[in-house]
Amino acid sequence: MNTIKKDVTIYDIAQQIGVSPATVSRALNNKPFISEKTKTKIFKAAKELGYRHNNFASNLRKQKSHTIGIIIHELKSNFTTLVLAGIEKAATLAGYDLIIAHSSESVEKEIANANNLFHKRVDGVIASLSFETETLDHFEPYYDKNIPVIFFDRVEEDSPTTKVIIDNYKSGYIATKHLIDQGCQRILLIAGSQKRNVYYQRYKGYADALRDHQMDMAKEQVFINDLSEAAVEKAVDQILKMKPLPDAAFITNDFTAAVFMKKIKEKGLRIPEDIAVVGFNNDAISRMVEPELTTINYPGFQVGEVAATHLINHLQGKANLKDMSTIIIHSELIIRKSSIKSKKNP
Amino acid sequence: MNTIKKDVTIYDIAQQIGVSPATVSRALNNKPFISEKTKTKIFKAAKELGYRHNNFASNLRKQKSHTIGIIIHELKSNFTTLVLAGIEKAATLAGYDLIIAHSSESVEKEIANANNLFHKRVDGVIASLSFETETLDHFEPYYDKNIPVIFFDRVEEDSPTTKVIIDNYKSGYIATKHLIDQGCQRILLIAGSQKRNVYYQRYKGYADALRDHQMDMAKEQVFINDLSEAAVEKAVDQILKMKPLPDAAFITNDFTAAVFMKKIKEKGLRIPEDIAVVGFNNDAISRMVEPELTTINYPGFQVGEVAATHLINHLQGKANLKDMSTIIIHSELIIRKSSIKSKKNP
DNA sequence: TTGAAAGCGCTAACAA
DNA sequence: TTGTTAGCGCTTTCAA
Repeated sequence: MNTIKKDVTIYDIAQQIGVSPATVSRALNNKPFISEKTKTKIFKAAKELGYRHNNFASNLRKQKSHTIGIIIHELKSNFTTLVLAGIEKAATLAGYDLIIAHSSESVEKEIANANNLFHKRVDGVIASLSFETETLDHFEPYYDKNIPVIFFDRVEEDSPTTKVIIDNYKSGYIATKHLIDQGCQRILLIAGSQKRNVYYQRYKGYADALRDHQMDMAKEQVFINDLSEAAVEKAVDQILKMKPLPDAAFITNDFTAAVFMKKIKEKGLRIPEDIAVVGFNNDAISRMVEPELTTINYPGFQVGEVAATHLINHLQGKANLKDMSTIIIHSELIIRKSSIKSKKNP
Repeated sequence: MNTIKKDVTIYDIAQQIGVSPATVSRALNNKPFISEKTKTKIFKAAKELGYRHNNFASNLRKQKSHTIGIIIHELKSNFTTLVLAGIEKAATLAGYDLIIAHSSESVEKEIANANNLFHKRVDGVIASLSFETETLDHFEPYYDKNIPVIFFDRVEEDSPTTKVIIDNYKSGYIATKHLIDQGCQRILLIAGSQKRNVYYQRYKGYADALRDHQMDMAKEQVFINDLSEAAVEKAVDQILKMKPLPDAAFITNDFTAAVFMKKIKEKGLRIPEDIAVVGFNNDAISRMVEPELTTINYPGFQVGEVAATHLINHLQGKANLKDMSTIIIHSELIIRKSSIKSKKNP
């Protein structure tokens, strides 16, 4: 239990069965031009001796890390977790390791993470930008060295980068239109920083839906904040003072929507009768609240899987990222009770 | 933008300023016996040339990976996320990388993960066992090579391993006692696999609290299942047929408790009047449900931080894991509205 | 305080 | 189909 054995190398295997280390390496890596017989012998010996492949030596020699770096803004969200699970599935399948770095929504940390992963020599990066990020300068070193970077969710729309996103504009539009179809007249929007494409596009979709239905978009109907619990609380205080009261709210994040619902119910308002609510993401919480929350399904797992698969295909030369600079994942409205005003029009 | 520059090595730096690579290595690693002057020159040159430390070469040479492996049963839980954040904080601080592997509650996958991380040559492991796991045989290779393993949350209690846990027995006891103090007479328990210490200890605490207060623990009051939504649904169906109906439920997981609350409210029962509910974990969802859920605060972040810190201290020779085989993190009851029956006895 | 030299384990170009 | 050999970039022992 306490004798530390020396590690077994391909030299040990080679010696054991009387071939060269090169042959062992080739066999173990399933390279062509090895006789089945030697191969079997090598695998058998490897197993017997308890051989472990040494990634460091291999990586050093091959100048590849076989590692993908992930830069995200927050670990603690349902959506992020799903994306990570999707990335992990694709990466594991292809034998890539992951290094996960998160910025807690701070640019400085995001920059530090980008540098750090660069120094760790990741083969590629999958990233979603922080609330604060304004430029992509910190990804320059990657481009200089031809290390591929794929962005997802929070991206820089106008940049010539590869991105995996949903159609946030359309999602915002259909969410709002759904509320209009329910007969709502005064529809609030609560959204995050307009610097970020996701919130800006959802806002635009909302605004255009209103305009297309000849509805006013009063300034005070739109709340832009950090979507935190405190921010919602503040917004609710303001909303309750509005006359007439709004009759619907489109809140671009399910957790925030859940907080909102809780607060306004505490104030004695009914959902959906007084205020209909639509969220965004289809997080687990959307089915836990009462009434169940109408929301936009944002398939995070698929986003992660697609991003990772494309990155890996690129790394393996099976595809080129430049051939496909924006990938749109399908999103859709899921109608639940929180937004259904009329019986006939579900 | 597309010219790939050759990587800068310590040889380049050495040549640049006319010293040997050994000196450069020593300077960059802050080893003693280097004149301040040379050191400054070396750091300056390193920066100018855009030097990146090569972990692979360094790891290969030092026979250390500077990586910690994490084996968990599920990524998609609030608690796990907190633990990971805690581990990440401690690891980042000490310059360790993480590899995260999850088993989706399957033993086979857990074994595969253990083997995989072993082959990746992690310096140490932090693990929480799957629902199904019955032996620790798959960690044998680690012990054989003196690679430290720390377990948290779901551990093998009788094994001579280092663990970071809370007092699940006490937590189960105080949760149940709280319900008894509220005047509840027929208290249900919904818990997970009794193979796992966490659920078994919570069960024991529950049972002992009942016994200490001269209360019966009828067989049908105890539901052992996988805590899934489907399992709760089934349990609720059975519960509604009970006569008399139970007046309280201790559910050893907040998400499950939230599902339970939703289902019984749909059936027209009131919380806490008809059935008082206590959950476990203090997940974010516990404050989102209505009424807010009384629960046991299980400080996941701290668990992760403590586990990682101890592991790293051990790796760095600052402490020895053998000196401290079980670390108990403080947990406590948080009383909210879901369990308060009487006005005078909050 | 610095340098020379060996070697960590693997892969790949070249030769056989 | 297999072997020989060099070298990836770093750290460390020994010597100066």
